[in-house]
Amino acid sequence: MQKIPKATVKRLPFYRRCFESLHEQGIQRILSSQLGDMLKIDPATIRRDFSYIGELGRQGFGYEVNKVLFALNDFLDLNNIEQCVMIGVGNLGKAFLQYNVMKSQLQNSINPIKISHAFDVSPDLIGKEFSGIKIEHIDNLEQVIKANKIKIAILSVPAKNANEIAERLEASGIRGIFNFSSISLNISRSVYVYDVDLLNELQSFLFFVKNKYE
Amino acid sequence: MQKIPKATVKRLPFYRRCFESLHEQGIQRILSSQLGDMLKIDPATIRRDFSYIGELGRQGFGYEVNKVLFALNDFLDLNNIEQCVMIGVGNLGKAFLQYNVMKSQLQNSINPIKISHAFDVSPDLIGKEFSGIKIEHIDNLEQVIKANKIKIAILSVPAKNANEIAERLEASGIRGIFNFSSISLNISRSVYVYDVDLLNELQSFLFFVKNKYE
DNA sequence: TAGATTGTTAATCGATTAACAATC
DNA sequence: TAGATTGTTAATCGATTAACAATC
Repeated sequence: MQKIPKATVKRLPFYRRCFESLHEQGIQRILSSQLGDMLKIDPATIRRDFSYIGELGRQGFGYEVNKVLFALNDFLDLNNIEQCVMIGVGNLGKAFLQYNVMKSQLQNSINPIKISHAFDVSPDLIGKEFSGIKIEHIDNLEQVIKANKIKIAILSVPAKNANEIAERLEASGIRGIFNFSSISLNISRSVYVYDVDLLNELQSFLFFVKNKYE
Repeated sequence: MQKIPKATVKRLPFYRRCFESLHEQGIQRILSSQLGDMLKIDPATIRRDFSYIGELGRQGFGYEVNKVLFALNDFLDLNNIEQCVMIGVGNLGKAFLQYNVMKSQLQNSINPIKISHAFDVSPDLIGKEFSGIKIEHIDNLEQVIKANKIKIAILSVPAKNANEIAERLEASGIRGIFNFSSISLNISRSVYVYDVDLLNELQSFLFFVKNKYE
């Protein structure tokens, strides 16, 4: 199997949600040109992206919504919900904890994870519950991760604490970190780190607006 | 002046923060090779990126931290703080409202915006204050934007409401929308829309981890 | 000057898109 | 079959990186 380009992988969840919406609207068939209009992506790019997953369409006909939706869910492995831990329960952390209960509330959205444990250091938070998760003291981190064999962590702690926590996560067996902490983590390459920095994105966005990009 | 590549613009805020941190640590001089190690970016890419801004370095010497920091702040126009409105004050919205007070609390971070007004429809929120901003009813949206000539909006409302609000924002004179609403907005190309979809990013991230990318 | 590192040219790599043969 | 749209080849575009001349 050939390797799927990163750029394609980043678009797949977007396609998936679009197809879920089409399905809910009762639409059974769609053309790449129609998808292109809806999503503002070139139809050729869409067809190429789909082709990495399989021959999902039919020449002269287009794509059957159900078939593509099923294929995307399967390919992204969204039926196997991944257990994960959250470290740092600020507003961003709370926003993510909400995603835990989202699937039942908002039909038009799949949640690929289940946050099973959340940690913080603030006495105001420890013991409290958000979205059904009781917040624990960070001292329990290693024990919980190992006991539950958890592989994924969402890190939203202040930059100055991030590296220390990241090392503890790695030592506990975590394989992937979704990193909101706005610092480049200094851990081994065997842990996959995905950086999301909203303040940086905001700055780039403002530059694009002020300089009239695109 | 040649146009700066998008990929470069997205890295500039990251460089900027790095230089701010170096400055605070009292480091006065840095090499592209050192930056490359710290940021996990190829030194040639860093030098190329800097070259779009100007001749910031000196051959045989490296980069003077203060000079580069100043140039980045200037280039990104971070000294002119942009007024903006926030629509939808869920946890994600609250996280952003916090950024309003962040610069004074966390030295190691510049906030390029000042959220001057926040809107919601929930009676539980209207009239309440978060991070110094009183939440208003969304009926006031047009009037506030026009009266203050605001050009930037952060949109974090449910997908089903997003397009209606986006149209109202456009009609009120907004030029850029930072869109958290997980739907592709259907407004004219004259408004710059920057999409951030954390659930989509989480799905891509999980795919990368599960399939051992990079 | 000699040594070192930038800034940039040229080469490579990856992503997008045009165009069309394959085929439903 | 005729008409239409996919899947894919080839061309283009944009981003990254290797290599080195310029120069501090």
